[in-house]
Amino acid sequence: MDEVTEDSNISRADSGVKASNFIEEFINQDLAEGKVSEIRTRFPPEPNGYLHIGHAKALFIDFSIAEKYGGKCNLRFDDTNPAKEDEEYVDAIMEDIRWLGYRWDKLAYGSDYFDTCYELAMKLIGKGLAYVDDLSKDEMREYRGTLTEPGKNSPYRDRSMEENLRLFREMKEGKHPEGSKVLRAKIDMASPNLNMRDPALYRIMFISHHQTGDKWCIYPMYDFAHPIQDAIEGITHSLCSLEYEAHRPLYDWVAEHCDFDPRPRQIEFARLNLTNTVMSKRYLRALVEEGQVDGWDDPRMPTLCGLRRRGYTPEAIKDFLARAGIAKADSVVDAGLLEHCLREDLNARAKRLMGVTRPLRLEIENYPEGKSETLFMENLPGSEEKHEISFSRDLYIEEEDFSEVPPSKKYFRLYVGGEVRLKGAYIIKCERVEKDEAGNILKVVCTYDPLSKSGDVNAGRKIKGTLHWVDAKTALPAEYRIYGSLLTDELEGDFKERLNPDSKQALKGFIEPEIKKAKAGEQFQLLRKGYFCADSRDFSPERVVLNMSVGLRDTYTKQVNNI
RNA sequence: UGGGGUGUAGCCAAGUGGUAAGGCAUGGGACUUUGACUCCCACAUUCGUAGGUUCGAGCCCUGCCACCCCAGCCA
Repeated sequence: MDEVTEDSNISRADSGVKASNFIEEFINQDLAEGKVSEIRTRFPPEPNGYLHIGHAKALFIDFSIAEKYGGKCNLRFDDTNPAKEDEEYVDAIMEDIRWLGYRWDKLAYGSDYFDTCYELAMKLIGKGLAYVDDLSKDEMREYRGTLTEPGKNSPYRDRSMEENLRLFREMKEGKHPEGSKVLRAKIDMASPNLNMRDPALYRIMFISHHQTGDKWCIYPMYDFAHPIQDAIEGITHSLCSLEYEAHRPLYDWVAEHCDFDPRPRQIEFARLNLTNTVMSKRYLRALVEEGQVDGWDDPRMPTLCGLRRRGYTPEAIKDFLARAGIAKADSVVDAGLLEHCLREDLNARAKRLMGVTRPLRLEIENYPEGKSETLFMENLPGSEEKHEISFSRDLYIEEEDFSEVPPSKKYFRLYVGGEVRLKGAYIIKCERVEKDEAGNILKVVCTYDPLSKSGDVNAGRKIKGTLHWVDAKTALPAEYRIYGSLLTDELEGDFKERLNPDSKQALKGFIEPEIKKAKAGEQFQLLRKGYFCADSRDFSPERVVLNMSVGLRDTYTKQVNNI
């Protein structure tokens, strides 16, 4: 027993990698036992939809493990079912992978290996390990048995090798109609693992394939094609989600009987689930097809392109994945963790700009009319880099930052008779409000303290509240229109209401008037208190990028429930 | 109720026989030119459960319970 322990210690030293999850432990083991030397993984999406954050987990695992071991990761489009797949998704998938920052080694399509699959199927037939079955779909189901009862052999199970060879060739040649025949592995109809009860290997489909056109009318099943593809590419570790666990015996069976050596090892991990988030491709597709959302990249979608539009950064997503961990227990990760990761990333590098969503007019009556001065604001807290903002007698502040009478003792915002600091500018005191006949507040009239200018030595007076604001002269009046990555094009109505109520700390940052200048002619007006970030990397006058760490999840969930 | 899996805090998750890491969330405090950020502090006498082995068990053994996956010519 001691020897075993010693061996495993040595193995750890050999791999030079400290395992941080069970997958890496398996890999270390394989390395130590000399089963593999160079690690190669693969990310095998089916091109039938856009990648979502759940796929990002697989991507993260496949790529980061390969990288950790100095190996490579391939990208392979798993396109064995032309009925469900489309070229449309191929480019989108590659774009999303690149956006996350991953670079695959070899790019391939499962269909690249159709010839080999066919040959191997013939080989299996030759070994007496596969046969052509004429049973219908329904009959096959009946013959399969149930969870508790064994299945029974198909009457076609014992056809001669010659007949099977001829029939399978005929299938390929299109001599048999769809559904009339199928190639099956001859394993064990009494196996307690239903996947081993003579699983289908090939089916007839007169559908042209987005890669191979009309070359084929028979297509291999996933269970047959996948191990073959992995083996051909020299994949050492085929990482996939838990639902394939029961398929592993079949995966191994195929690899073994097709005489591959070495053979890839399949390791399963739990897929990602997020609270309040629909991760099923089926539902996501429904949302798109039924027009519940604008498209796969609608900011409310958990797709990578949706998250991207919503302002998520690749770094935040990868950090999130790393923190959520890799294990085998079914779990639902709190979406708050994802948001936290975004906030943390953005907080460190997103340029701070100011803007106002619901403008309330504010006049500084002791500030000279017509005067305007240029102030400077840090791009990041404590940053040397600053940008200019204009200040004058007429400003806008956030409607909700003002209350005639303080609603509570702990109210730090502006009220009649109260003082507050305008971020990056002066301390002001509210003298009175002006209202219309109906009693609506039209304007808040204040005085400012010229000695309190931000940054001045004598500005040391402390004031509890600080408000963001925009210069009425340079700000554009407007509707809710936000440009950029978060709510990209345009957000109708009052977007605030659509935010998750739990997201009170979710958004941060500022939008400032100069952006509006850049968009002169457009109606534009923004921002709720400290809640948005403009990501400096993507910042340009033409493209304001607003990052919000929480999307429109509430709305989103309701829509899904309606399906 | 056949097979395959999984159960550690509100949510994830380390832990590999030596006396329960870490993160998110939450509560409290400090700081603050945005009630943010940041920083401190608190947060499992107990690991689904009942027994057993052991000087010692979250880790080993046995039984039980719960949840997930498999009966596509989907992946």
